[in-house]
Amino acid sequence: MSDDVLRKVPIPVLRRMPQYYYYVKQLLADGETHVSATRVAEHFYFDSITVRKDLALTGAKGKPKKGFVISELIEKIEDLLGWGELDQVVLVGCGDLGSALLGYEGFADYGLEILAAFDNDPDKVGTKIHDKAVLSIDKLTDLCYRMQIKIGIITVPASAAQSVADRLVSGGVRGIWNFTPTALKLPKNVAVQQQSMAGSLAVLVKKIKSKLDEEEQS
Amino acid sequence: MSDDVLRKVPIPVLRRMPQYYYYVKQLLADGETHVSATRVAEHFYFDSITVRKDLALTGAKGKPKKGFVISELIEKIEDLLGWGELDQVVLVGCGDLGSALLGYEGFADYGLEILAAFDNDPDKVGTKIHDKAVLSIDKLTDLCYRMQIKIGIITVPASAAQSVADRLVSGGVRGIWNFTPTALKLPKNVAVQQQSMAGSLAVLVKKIKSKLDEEEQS
DNA sequence: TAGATTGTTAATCGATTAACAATC
DNA sequence: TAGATTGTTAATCGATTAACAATC
Repeated sequence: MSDDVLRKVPIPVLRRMPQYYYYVKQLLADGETHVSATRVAEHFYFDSITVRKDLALTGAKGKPKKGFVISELIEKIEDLLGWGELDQVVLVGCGDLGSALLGYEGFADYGLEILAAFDNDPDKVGTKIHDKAVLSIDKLTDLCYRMQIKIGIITVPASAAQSVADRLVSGGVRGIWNFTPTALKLPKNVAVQQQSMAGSLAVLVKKIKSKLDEEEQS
Repeated sequence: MSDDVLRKVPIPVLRRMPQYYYYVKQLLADGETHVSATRVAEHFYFDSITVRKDLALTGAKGKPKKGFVISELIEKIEDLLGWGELDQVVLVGCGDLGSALLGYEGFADYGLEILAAFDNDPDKVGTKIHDKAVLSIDKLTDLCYRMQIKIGIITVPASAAQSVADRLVSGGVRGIWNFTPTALKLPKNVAVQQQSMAGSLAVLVKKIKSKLDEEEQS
């Protein structure tokens, strides 16, 4: 259908893209029609060349002096990211973090819909959290299979992560968003995204320390 | 004190380091004394050369055939990441995500302590969430200043993020962990870590699509 | 027209991967 | 000793940054 396969998008670009998306959607809501790479760059304190290259990757065409038509840019970003195609997901583990994600409104902005939540706590099963039904974990594999779910979010305790992953895989899931620190053993055809809080924290702490060090020296 | 300043650690390494840390701590708890880079690599399905280089960066010395002494490795990783030095933080915004982070036990493993939480909802102020006191946001700047807090976590709605950041900066905070999609305007000496859920999701969706594409072709 | 901005090619920078000698 | 593993240097790969012509 499209040239998605041919278009090789670097991971750092994928990470920045939703930020652009969120920003230009806001601009559109404010009644603006055009935006330049320069302007986007200034907003995020990014290098303007970086943004120019990133936007070029979407395939949107800009006009010198004017920039990009926002509505076209939004479409192209959605297209590039594949949003609206793999949008129904399940979430397993309705603890604090799971509940938070169930209530996270940002997902709707990004075309993601959590279809159902799962837990093994009988007190939770049958209830609703943020309007999402909580089902027994015994139904996980079957529901994934029947609904053709492609993405599963794991927010259970670390010790249960692998067994949940196995059930998701049995149900035909092709990608797992893993919020636990457990390294999952998965078939080659299943993708995993490791959401490491500690990793982000490590980066932040190091950034701070290097700024503090800079000051000491001067 | 140490050669922290001289040691230039690539960001990808910083992100992997806490994973190693978590794993080798587990091994230690299981009664093991040594671990090789090869073994760590196999556990995470990483390239063994990558792990070898990463571990070398910590400054820990390994012995051929045996590997590294786990207890030494743990110390070196803590040292490299600067954990235990900037460990008291505040969290602003006690919605679902904020509450989840307040209850996240992983932080303790990584030497992070959330000292207090803040919110502007009178119904929440004065209560406790996961044993953390919720204070009025009016006290934010002052408390950061008095307690010499260096890191603030922002989990408020996107529209309030900038004003919260301003208060944190006034209180002397040097790093902000921003869970909102708002691009924050900050002084040059304040570090920011953008925690973009959407960015991670974008990476996962792309990984899945490329795996699906691979199959189609064969 | 003049100037801002795009699109693209080239140069730099940094991280990953490869190769191999040293060593326990 | 033999073989696994470290430590380090070199080669490759990929992303960022720079430069500049094209164009509205």
